Order: sequence, then C-alpha cells, then structure tokens
Amino acid sequence: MILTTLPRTFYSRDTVIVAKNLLGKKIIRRIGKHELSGIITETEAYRHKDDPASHAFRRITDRNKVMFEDVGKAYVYFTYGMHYCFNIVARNSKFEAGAVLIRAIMPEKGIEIMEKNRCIKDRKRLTDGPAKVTQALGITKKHYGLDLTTSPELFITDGMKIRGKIISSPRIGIKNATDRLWNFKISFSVTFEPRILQIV
DNA sequence: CCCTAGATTTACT
DNA sequence: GTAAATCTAGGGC
Repeated sequence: MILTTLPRTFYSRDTVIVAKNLLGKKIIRRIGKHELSGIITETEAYRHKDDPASHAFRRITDRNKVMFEDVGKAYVYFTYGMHYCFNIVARNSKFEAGAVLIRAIMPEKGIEIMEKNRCIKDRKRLTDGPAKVTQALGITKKHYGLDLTTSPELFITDGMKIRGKIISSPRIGIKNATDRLWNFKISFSVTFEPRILQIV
C-alpha cells in the first residue's frame, strides 16, 4: 500500500499554517531499495519581507531563490561549515517567498540505516535537530529544488493524528523577530491514523 | 541533567 | 572579514 503524497495545494497556504499542519505528517525517503521514514514533530516557519529572520528577507540570492519558486519544492541550505538543513517551500499569494524548516522527526522505518548515517548510537537523539534529520535521511544540497509532490525519493504523506497540544515558541538559533512564536512542536503523544491510504 | 567550546565552509556585507 | 535557521564531546552538577 502506498500513501498519497501531499498535493501542492497543501503548501499553498500561509507559511505559518503549513508549518503547524506539517506536524504529524510523514516524511519518506527512498534510497535504492531502502525506505526511511519518520513523523514530523517540530517545524519552523520562515516568511518573506515581513520576517527579518528569514533567508528571503532582503532579496533573492543564489541560496534562497527556491523560496521564491513553486511551493512544495525542497529548500536545502548549508550552514555552520558542515550542516545541511531541509525546508519545504510554502506560502500563500500574499508573499513571494516562504519555507518551513523541518527541525525534528520521530523515526519509524529504516532506523538502523539512520543510525549508520548519523554515526552515533544514541537513539533518543537520532533526529532531534534540523541537521540531524538531514544527516539521518541522507539529504544534501543535491536535493535543492527537488519537487516533493512528484519525487519518488523524497516526499511527504499523511501520517499521525496529533493528540494533545501544539507548542508555539520563538524560533531556535536566530536573533531577529524572536517575538514571533513560529517554532511548532508536538507536546506529547501522537497516535496512528488508520484512514489515509489510496493508490498513487 | 545542564553548559560551553570548537569544528569548518558558505554566503553575504 | 564574519556571522551563520548546528552538532558533538567533555566536564560539572
């Protein structure tokens, strides 16, 4: 059985709304025969001219240009000299740019491969940071601009129904616009949602 | 558990 | 030149 990939319309809403709605969704990464997956448990919204913390705040550049392109594409950037971070382009028509950073997932399938990719054995800390997620899933700059609504190697599907609350906090690691509570995480438990399911 | 230093390269000023 | 949407190891409590 194959889960349906989230359609482009999912990402054609306000970046902040999309960030909240990505919580509980499933990220699937196919590498050859292997399938890695996890439930998204923490996200951040980065918008456009109204958001001084966003890479797209000032103007279009080589790095941020995909934030101005079709929603549903991957924005991968390299930072701190050694880490990749993975975002999904999302915005409504009021803005020209925007993306949601995937900060943490709860691993499901392919955990052993993720551990291998991460070169550590502490399962509790396997994918609890944005660069840990990309390392575990093997996401690099070669995925820059990848269309997540059509790619078989990296895509998002429906996943878990969230129980409990979504916690909103200031975004991590930024100095500007800390008054905006655009970091979102699942407070405690998630449960499996058995509906879903359709052939792609 | 918490905290801090050091790693290491790109992109932008 | 320097800050950066970070991580890890190591030490202290």
